[in-house]
Amino acid sequence: MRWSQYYLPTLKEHPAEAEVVSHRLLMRAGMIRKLTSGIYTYLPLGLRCLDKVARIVREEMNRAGALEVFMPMVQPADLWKESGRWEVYGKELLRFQDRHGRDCCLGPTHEEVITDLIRGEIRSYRQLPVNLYQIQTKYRDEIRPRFGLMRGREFIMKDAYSFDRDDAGADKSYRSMYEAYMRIFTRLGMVFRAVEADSGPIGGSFSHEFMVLANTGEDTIAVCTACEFAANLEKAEAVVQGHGDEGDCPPTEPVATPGIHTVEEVAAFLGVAPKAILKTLLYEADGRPVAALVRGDRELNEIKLKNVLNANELNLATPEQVQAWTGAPVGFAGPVDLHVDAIWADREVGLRRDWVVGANKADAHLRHVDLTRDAAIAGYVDLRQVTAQDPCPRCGAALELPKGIEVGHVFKLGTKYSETMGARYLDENGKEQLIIMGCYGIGVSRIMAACLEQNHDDNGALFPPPIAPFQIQLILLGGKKPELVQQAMDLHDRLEALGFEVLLDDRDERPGVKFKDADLTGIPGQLILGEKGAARGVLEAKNRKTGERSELALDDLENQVQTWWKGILKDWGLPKS
RNA sequence: CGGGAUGUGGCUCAGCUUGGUAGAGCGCAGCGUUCGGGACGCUGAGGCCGGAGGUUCGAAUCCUCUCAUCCCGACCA
Repeated sequence: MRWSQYYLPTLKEHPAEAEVVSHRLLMRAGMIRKLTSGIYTYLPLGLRCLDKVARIVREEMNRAGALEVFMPMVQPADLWKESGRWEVYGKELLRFQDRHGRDCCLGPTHEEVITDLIRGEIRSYRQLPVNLYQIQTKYRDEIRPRFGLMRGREFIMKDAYSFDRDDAGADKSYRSMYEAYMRIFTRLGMVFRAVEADSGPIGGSFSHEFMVLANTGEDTIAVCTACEFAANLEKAEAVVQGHGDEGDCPPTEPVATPGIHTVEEVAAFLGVAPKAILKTLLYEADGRPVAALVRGDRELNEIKLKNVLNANELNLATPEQVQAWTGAPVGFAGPVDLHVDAIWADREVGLRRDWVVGANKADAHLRHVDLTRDAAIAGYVDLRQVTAQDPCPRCGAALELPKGIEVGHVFKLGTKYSETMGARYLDENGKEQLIIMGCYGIGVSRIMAACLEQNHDDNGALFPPPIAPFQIQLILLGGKKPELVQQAMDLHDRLEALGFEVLLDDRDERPGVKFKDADLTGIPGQLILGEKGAARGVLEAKNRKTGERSELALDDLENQVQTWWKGILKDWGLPKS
């Protein structure tokens, strides 16, 4: 491809709207343009990259035995009412009516549609298992779209759905998808981790997320430095360390703590350690007041609390609610004589006998509170956030807490949808059974963003070769000389004959402009044809990732380019392909 | 939905406090010089200053409303 014939508008300056590096680079490198908040057009260069990601995903899905379909984006409300999600899904589901006044929505995901499809066709165990997938534009009316392609409203996603006759089959499907995902992200050339995840409101028994490691990631994950353990922070279990206190707690004693409400203030005021203070957090869970207790130096993990309560909705109590439930302003809540539906405590809280707690009275706390004696605790469960100081729950070694970007998610759904929507089959005995489902998503467009968050430098993008829009950028300098232009065209053709995708920068621009643009677009291999080099019979080669420069002899180009390219793949930690 | 900010040529922004003929740099078009890391000179095109209402002799500038975008938070298969 010749740049002069291509549509590749690069930007010299940072677009004001782009905050994160991937968004900036996608804009500057002429890959995407915004239409409106969270909705983007893919320009030719961006589309090439997107297509490459999609192709790898497609190849591995096919290899795993999944079959591609293409489902509608507009979906009838009836299906969603049937699954029960019309009420549950919330504002993220963009609803509208057609001209007949029928309720519709734009598909944020396709469980309903696929289940509807399957239940119409699958009658017998002989037809199972089935695994269907699609690569589609999804729409989610995000509260706050941000970071360009990272969290858009319209985005491109691969979603696969598996249908099995029993749990063993479903587990096998799950494993097969898990392995396909491992191959996909490896092939994409990204540094990633598969982590255990919370299965969330979509339900189901277990799930893994695939996280691309990047400092700018929105999620934190817990990774063991020794064993294979890796989990989303919202799922990672906090190990209880140490032994329970011996002996009795002295009688409870009120203390005045005027204007002192944070744990740090109370600790300093009373001269005790934060870990001796009990943090009492009030929540509204599906409309009922509940309290959660964690040690003063710990953070509560709301997902864990939500799961313990089996709640659909969990919100931190407002100051008004706190006042109403405790009779005190925020900062003085405690478990003694607290009138809420239930008080749950973190397991670690069970170790201590003698606590400082809020008195449920303004400007007052209680000393020497023994929860077994002075409060009614519903249970001691894992509620707190894991920290980098915690040991691995699997092997006890040290944990790391890197940031990640979720690019894939595999779920075992079980019978959630087959039950509500009646997807059944007849087994060998002619008995009706529910189909066991799994669902497996990959954020195709998000991968582009995640890739750049992980791979860039001050000069621009660094695309891993497998998803780079072109593999080689051939930079022609001194492009006014007809014979040099001709030579560049010949080179372009020779390289393409070797199977490389080549972008020839034949624009009438100064060298500096071309170098800058080449670095910006991040095409992994740069070849420079200049007058001086041409006279000596050499091409200058630059590895975009390492910056390493070398020279290739024009009369032995075919061999030397291959060797050079293998070196680039090696620098990316990729097998030669 | 709460908090904060911003809307001025294609892009990045100044001008607004203290109302008085719409600016710069980049980009774009033409000419010339230049040509290995975002060149230079000259000439030129391009703007209902987000929109509506108001105050005023006069509004990009002041007031009210509205829309849009961005950031923080809640939310997120």
